[in-house]
Amino acid sequence: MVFILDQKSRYPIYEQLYQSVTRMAALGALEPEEQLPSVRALAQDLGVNPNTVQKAYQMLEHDGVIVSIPGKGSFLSKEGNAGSLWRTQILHKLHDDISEAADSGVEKSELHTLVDVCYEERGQKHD
Amino acid sequence: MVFILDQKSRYPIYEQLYQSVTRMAALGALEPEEQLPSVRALAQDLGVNPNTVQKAYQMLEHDGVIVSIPGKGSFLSKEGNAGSLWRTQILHKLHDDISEAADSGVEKSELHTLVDVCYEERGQKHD
Amino acid sequence: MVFILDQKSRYPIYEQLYQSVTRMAALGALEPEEQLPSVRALAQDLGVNPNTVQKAYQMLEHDGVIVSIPGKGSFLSKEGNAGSLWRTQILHKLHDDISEAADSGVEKSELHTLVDVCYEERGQKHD
Amino acid sequence: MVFILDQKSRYPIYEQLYQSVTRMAALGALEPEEQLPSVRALAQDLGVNPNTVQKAYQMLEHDGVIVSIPGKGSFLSKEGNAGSLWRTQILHKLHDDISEAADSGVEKSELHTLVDVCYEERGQKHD
DNA sequence: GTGGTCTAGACCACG
DNA sequence: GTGGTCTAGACCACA
Repeated sequence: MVFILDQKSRYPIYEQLYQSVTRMAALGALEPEEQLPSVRALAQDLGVNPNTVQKAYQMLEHDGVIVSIPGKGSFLSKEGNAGSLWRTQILHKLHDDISEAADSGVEKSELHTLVDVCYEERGQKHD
Repeated sequence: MVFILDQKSRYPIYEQLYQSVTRMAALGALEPEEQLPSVRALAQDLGVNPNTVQKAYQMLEHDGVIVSIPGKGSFLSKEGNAGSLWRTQILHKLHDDISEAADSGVEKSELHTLVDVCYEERGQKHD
Repeated sequence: MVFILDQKSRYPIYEQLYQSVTRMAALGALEPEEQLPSVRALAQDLGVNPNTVQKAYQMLEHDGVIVSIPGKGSFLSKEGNAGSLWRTQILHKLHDDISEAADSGVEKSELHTLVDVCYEERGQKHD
Repeated sequence: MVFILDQKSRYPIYEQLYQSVTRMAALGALEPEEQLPSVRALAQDLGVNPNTVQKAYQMLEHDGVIVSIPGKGSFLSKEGNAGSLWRTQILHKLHDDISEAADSGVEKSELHTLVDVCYEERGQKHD
């Protein structure tokens, strides 16, 4: 179970961790009901302050992505809350940005090209 | 000349102001060589500290969007730096978002559809 | 770690500090990845307001000389951005000065001689 | 009699004007005892505030480059104060910058090349 | 009047 | 503890 963090990012680590878990759950990389690493174990694994992991877990539980059971550990919630939430957020953000690009005079064809380019880049990375 | 700020936003005020000016310049709402409000005047107008406006103006000058002349005032740069800068920023943001969508399992065809939908909405607004 | 400032200089303090850090990094007096003093500590050390140090640090980060991580501190960038940046700046300044000398009627041979003289002085210092 | 000013320069206009006069006097473009334009005439000619011209003239008189006679006008001083002063300043500045370049690891040959390049550029401009 | 710099001191998010 | 943002208010050089 690997979470990728960028220490230099302008986004706080706990939020990167939150998104990382949500994303993996959305993609099915994490099974429903699967047990997550303990706060302390994950903190040590990532070389990060336990408080930071704790905060991410609290946010995840608050949003119904995971369930923490005192004395037992943290588990992904059974219902796939993460999946639909994640997709919705991404598509909503894209909608806003595309509209803004349109307002700024970007041609529709440019965006179609951009989409293709992004998917090609992604293909190459996985080679 | 109206700039809209959200004091509660997670983004700093000076950055909102920076983007606001850049955007208006890119859309042609501000004329090249046009004089911007003075630091103090705009600060009072926005209900914000002059230093905050100052920082935004200095960032804009650093990026070649405006020219500030001590004792005279601040003016939009004549060359359309704002336009290209804005385009670059928005396309960069879109690139990141699309890549994230792709990583999250969104199909390429969905994005092409989304682009078309956005441009249709835009068309209707102008009817 | 000593930075020398001239409070009476016509150049702002934050710029003196910026150049001081860049110069020391370029000369190897600061190690890559080395942690710089905290904003507050350096401000107190220099007898200067923290905001002034902050501005210098932000300029350094903007130019890729250092990396500031909220909650952790500021560190010299590992890649030797400082070195090339410093060289660029100093050669640019020399270019301007030489051009001005040329415009003012200084003979080319005089400048070649001046260069030699300077390097000889430097040689003697190290004897 | 043409003085070139850069409104956007970080250097104040009165100083640009001061240097412009000194430089032209040093090059012989202005004759000793030659009469300079009146403060008001020059101000209007340059599109600049009379106070600014006034300040430049005062500095020039203070440094013995010109002599202002109330009711008659301003004249270049007979002895070529400007010439030697100007050369000295330029060469001194160059000496410092070259030494700093040397300290920063710039090779002597690079500077000789730079000198040649600058003089070539100058040649082209006058074609 | 303008922009530019600096100080003193506050609050915040983060680790 | 750290860096980041913001305020209030001062002083300066310049036009």
